[in-house]
Amino acid sequence: MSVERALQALGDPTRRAIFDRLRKASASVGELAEGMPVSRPAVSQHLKVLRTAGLVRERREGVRHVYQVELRGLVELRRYVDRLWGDALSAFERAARAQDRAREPK
Amino acid sequence: MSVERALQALGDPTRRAIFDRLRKASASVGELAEGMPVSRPAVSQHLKVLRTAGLVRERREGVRHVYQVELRGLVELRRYVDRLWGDALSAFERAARAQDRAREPK
DNA sequence: GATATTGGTAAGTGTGTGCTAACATATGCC
DNA sequence: GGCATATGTTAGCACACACTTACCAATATC
Repeated sequence: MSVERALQALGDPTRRAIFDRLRKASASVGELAEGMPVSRPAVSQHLKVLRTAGLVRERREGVRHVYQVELRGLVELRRYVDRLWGDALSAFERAARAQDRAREPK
Repeated sequence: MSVERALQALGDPTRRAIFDRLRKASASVGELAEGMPVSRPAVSQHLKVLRTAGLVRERREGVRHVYQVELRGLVELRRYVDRLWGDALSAFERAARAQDRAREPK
């Protein structure tokens, strides 16, 4: 259910840029905003989306809001993609075997 | 670059439903459309998005267009998420070690 | 307490997008 | 050829959403 949020969150290019920047090092909103092509409020809104997706955490240092990557959302995302991957692989194996059987009927 | 498409494609609930249905078994457009809350053209449009994201393939059986899961998009998606995961883990290890050093200064 | 710094929030706007209905296209069968 | 079946495509519409500007809230510093 939260995978939905994570996928949608990372689907936006700006949000992915913010997230990728946070993967390198945690940063405040202002630090994130400079170097970005969008305004500070826009960054703030994106951070909110990333936060509700469980991809990012906030801690306060005085008046600054420092954001960092959060594992929780990543866990679900990884679990979902791994399941997709495993299922797809086994499905293809089944298909390959079926085709082999078709080629050598007996 | 195509990861962007895959993430955005799977971010939509309807498209995820279609994709999850295709993971169980390949199906034609009409088969996918019944049981879905949206019209057949809508399904067709979603399939186009999934196709350009490399998540789905089409083969024709007479007049029917049968869709099935495609590995290509899944490979990129998995690679991206794995990288996120690995980087996040090592970052947290570094942070933990740094905190340990801070606790025992010498 | 006044002022400055840092961020979140609200209102408004333009573009993207998911949907439907109507039409166009392609294959199969008579 | 003509009709039926199955699907893609187009036009139009409503809504979501990313963005900016203006404003509000909280903490730090004097």
